[in-house]
Amino acid sequence: MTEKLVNFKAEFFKALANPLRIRILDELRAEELTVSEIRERLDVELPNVSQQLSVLRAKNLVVGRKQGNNIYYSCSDPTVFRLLDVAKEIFNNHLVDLQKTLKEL
Amino acid sequence: MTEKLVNFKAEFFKALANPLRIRILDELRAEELTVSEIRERLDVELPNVSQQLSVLRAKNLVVGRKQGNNIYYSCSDPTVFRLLDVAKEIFNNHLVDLQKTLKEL
DNA sequence: AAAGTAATTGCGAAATTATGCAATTGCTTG
DNA sequence: CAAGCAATTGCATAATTTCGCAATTACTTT
Repeated sequence: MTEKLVNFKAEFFKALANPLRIRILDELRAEELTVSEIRERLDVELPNVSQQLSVLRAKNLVVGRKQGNNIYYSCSDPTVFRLLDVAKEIFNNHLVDLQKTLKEL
Repeated sequence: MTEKLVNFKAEFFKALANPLRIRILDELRAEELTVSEIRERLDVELPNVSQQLSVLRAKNLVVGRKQGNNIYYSCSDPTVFRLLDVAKEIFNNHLVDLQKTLKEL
């Protein structure tokens, strides 16, 4: 694996390595939303949403579509959701491990 | 999605958001390796490898097996490699996008 | 043109992470 | 028990990230 590719991957995961950004992506699973709509749903400051969206935009994880006063954001590649789902699977595996450990006590 | 799950995912991606840690995981795809072996293959300082391994250990991405003077590390959950593969798929999609864009110029 | 709404940008403080080096621990031979 | 190798830990500094607030941009409506 080339150094460039490794760095690219690390940058990519960095974009996902933040609770708010994950929640934003999760809101975009079903539909496209404006920044204000995301703000309402997640109950955080607007600039915060905007800043995190710009991080996701920089990594091509979301795209914005301007319409009138609003910008509608959506996920540019649904494969991203598969990634989040696999992460959930790993989370569940760990829970299973933990349960096993607890039973052994 | 629960807050606990969101934080887990973020922490998890944070563990992957580092070039050296990605390279270490990649080395552990095929076989278990000692810290020194990893050091040799990746040509970095031993404490650096050890520290990154401890990050991966904390997130349950790798496990160590002590044998004599050595500690053999391996990936604790093969699902992790599926995650890396899905990530690669996303990169490839982006590369295709990029190629399209370049062709249009 | 002015007022109003949506979104972004700039900036500073606090928190987190990275990195290199020295010191230490743990185990195993001689 | 001393010497030697493997691995971890501690620590200091530098670099990044986060997040809230104020200011600004962009567009629309009156």
